Order: sequence, then C-alpha cells, then structure tokens
Amino acid sequence: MSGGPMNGRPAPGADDGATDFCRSCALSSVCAMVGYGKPELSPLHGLMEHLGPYRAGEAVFRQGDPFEAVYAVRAGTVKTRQLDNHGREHVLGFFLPGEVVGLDAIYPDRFPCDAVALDDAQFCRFSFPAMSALATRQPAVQLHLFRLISRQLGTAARLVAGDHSADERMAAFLVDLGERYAVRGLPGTHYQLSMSRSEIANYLSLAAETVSRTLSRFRAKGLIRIEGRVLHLREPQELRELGQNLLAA
Amino acid sequence: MSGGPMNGRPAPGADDGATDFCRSCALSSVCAMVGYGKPELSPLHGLMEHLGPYRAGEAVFRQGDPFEAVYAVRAGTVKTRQLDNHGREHVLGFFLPGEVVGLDAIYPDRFPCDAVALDDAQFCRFSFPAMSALATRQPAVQLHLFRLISRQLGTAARLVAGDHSADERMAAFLVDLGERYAVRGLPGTHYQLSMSRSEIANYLSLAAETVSRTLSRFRAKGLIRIEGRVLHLREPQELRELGQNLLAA
DNA sequence: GGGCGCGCTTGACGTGCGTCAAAGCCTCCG
DNA sequence: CGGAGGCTTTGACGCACGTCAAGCGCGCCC
Repeated sequence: MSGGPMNGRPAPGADDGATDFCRSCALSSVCAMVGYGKPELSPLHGLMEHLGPYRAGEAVFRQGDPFEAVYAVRAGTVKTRQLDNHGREHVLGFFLPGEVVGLDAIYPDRFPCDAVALDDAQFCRFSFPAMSALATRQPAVQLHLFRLISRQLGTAARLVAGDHSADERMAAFLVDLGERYAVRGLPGTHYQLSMSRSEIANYLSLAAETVSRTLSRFRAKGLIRIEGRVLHLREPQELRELGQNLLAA
Repeated sequence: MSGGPMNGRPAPGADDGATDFCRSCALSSVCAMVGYGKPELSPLHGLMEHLGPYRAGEAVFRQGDPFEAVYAVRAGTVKTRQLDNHGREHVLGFFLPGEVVGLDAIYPDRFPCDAVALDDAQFCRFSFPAMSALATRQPAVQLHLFRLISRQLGTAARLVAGDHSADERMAAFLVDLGERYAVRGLPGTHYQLSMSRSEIANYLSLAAETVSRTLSRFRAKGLIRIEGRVLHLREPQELRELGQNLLAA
C-alpha cells in the first residue's frame, strides 16, 4: 500500500485509483458523503477540486489572502509560516498527505499564514461555503468539521504548554511525524524529512545548530539512523518516552 | 459598569439583568437565536443552564471527563491546566467573562484538561449536542461556532511560533489580557490579575522569579503600576510594541 | 493578637542553548 | 568536470533565564 504511486493528475470526481489514498484523508467523510466514486452523482463539482502539482517553494495561499477554502494535502508536504513585522519567518506547522491546511483562517476570514510546498505537492481544495452548506444538511459532516478544528486546537495547546528541552522537542517531533505517517498507512519508523534542519529548528523554536547537534546525539545513542534526509527511528519507544510530555496520549 | 455586582443565582431563561453582560459574550448569538430574554419561548431549556458560583480552586470539569458541553464564563476567571505524567501542572490558558472554555474537548470527546476557578466564578453551560442540532438549523450559529474554534486555533498558533524573551512574553500577556477585558467593555488598562505569579509563570513557560523580576523592571521603567493584584498599564503602547510579535494584528 | 504559612521579591550562581565561526558535503549549473 | 553556493556539522564562547536561597509582607486561623 505504501508503495503505490500517486496518479499524476486524475480527473475530478472520477474513481481514479486515488480513492485508495483518499480513505486515509481527514476529509474523506466529506467526499464520501457527496458520493465520491460515483461520477454520475458528482455533486463534488463546486465543493472540491484538485490543485497542483506545485513545485517546492511555491505558495498554495498567502498570508492575507481572503479565506474561501481549506486544502487537504493530496501528495507531498507543506509548511505554513508567518512573517512577523521584522520580516522574520515563523514556521507554524508541517502537513502531510491526508491532513488539512487552512482551518485557522475561518475566524479572521483571511489566511493568517502562507502555505508553501516543501516538495512536489498536490491538493484537494474544498470550498468552505459549499462545505458549510453541506454541513447544515449533514450533521455528520458538521460534527466532523468541529472535531477536525478542535483536534488541531488540542495539538497546538499541547505544544504551547511548558518549556521543553531541545531533546524533548526533537524526540516528540520525530515520533509525532512517524505517527502521522502511520495513521495514513505509511511506515512510521522510516520516512523522509522533507523539511530542512533550519525549518525544523524554526518550528521547534531552536537554533539550526541545536537541531543538528541533537540529531547527532540521538544518532550516537543509536536512537535513530539518518541517510541523507531519510530517517529511521531505531528506538521509537525510547524516543517516545523522551518526548512524552509533548505527545498525545 | 465594572462595579456592578453579578446577581447571585438567576433563574435560567429569565431576563435577569445579566443580559447586559451577555451582550459581550462569545456565545451571545446562540442565546439570541433561541430567544433569550423571551421567557415564554425559552427553548434555552435543555440548551443552556447556569452553573455556580464556584469558589477559587474548585474544578468546573476535569481532565478525562466525558465531553458533553462547553462553558461560557459568566463571572470570575478560570484557568485550564493539564497534569503531565510526572504530575507537573501545565497551565494552558486563562478565561475571562464572556469567553468560552472546552472547545478543545470536541475532538477527543473528553476534556483534555481541568478547568479551575481562580476566584468566585459562574458559568453558562451549553449542551454541545443541543448546540450542534441548533447549528444545523441555523447556519449563522454553525458559522459562529466554526469561527469561535478557529479563533482559538489562531491564537494558539501565534503563541507556539517563535522563541520569545521573558519581556516579550510578559508584555504580550499583559496587553492581551487588557484587550480581552476591553472587548467585554471593561477598562483595558486597569484590571485585576486574578492568577498568581507562579500561574502566570507556568503559562508563559517562565520561572516565577523571572515573572516577578520582569514585572519589577516594567514598574521601574514606568510601564506599569501594581497595587496588590491590581494592574495599571501606564504605557500600553510601549508594552504593545514590546510584545508585538505575539499579539494579534 | 500573635504566630504560622504562603506568595512575592530580590540576590547570587549555574547551565542549556543561542551566536559566531570555520570546515565538510551535496547540488546545481556552467 | 570543476567551481560556487547552500545546507549541515562541529567547536568555542556568552548570555538569558532557571535554580537555589534568604528575607519580607500579608492573610488566616488558632
């Protein structure tokens, strides 16, 4: 399953083999609700459309853009980032295939951050008005959306709470990424870090040098193995304990 | 206005004079929608009920409790906190009158944290199933709820992003509190800190000593004045600049 | 009223991580 | 194939903030 290549650019609404992938998407229930895979129905038209591919570095949306839709990652990886009034970048998060970007834009009605592809990436764009309308007719969809936003809120809160050492942060980051891949059916102990060290550092509020040192220390202890940008978690359990205060129960 | 005592324990659904206060509540539109203030309708029954008063230190809900309702602060102040697996407390947030606690419980369907009164406090408890049902019938309520959760998400994200000095954090904290009071129609430059120094410290990921020192320094610079637990912002603009990277635009 | 305890403040000291600097490695492009 | 520039690693050093400790003020309760 993990080896299945993503089809280049499937026709929207068609049963294109990507439904395999879609099963693990956070918005799959929305697509299912409107009859995805049954092209003859296809009320998906106007609700969802495919976007991309984007190249590494390209922006899907930008800070200040009016909010009209949320984006499910279909393939590749994205980061969200804000630029502060000194022009410094702050990485808010990384999003893997199956995850949803843009939920923090609902309130201000504008995107509070850029979303930038870290590698070749594709998206499913869900019109928010259309999805809201669907949600009023389908309580299950409404609840699903409530839960989706609430979940990100819980995650964010956990990260805010407490000052944590570089080791804790780094271990939690690696385990968290692994678990998020695992949820989508990919190997959770063997994955590609598509973000640079300094992006990781920025996200974790550390210096890039500290990230590098910490990884070296983890490697020396036999906790991980690194080959280029591919990461092996050799002692996931031990890493999990290191980062336990930052991780979900 | 700030001096007006809150009625002890008004009858649910009755127009009890608290409607004045209610105008500034984040869930006022929900109450308005079901005809609050028109006792003869009162479908509020089953949707909302009054809770309290609670004494300082009492818990409104606890980590692990099943999620059934969200709570709007009616009077007083609450903190939310988690206990990690070493038994250490992590303060997640403080909630003022008019603000809503418990939105992060929707996803896990359990409260991820305790909510503890910091002083005498009262609440409006909104049954979540009832509110969801209302939301499917009233798209405006649905949107309002989406926005409410999304707003907290944006706030949390801003706090996560970046490592900030004690001065930045502290200044942002004070200004933020002031602005939140101001939104509810209370003086934003002259308010009571109902939380202890160590609770502030915990929330900001600082040591209590650092909070104390930072406040002393602010006082020495003439930025604030402190009388007991009452705080005056004497140079709100300067404080705002100090903490600008942590504050909303 | 008097003593006890807790919260707050202030000082002295230690340390984790940021900063600066230099060197190795990979990629891309001429 | 070779050079340049960016990413990564590693070392040396300094600083902001945590930790430890002592003293103070206030409220609470006996």
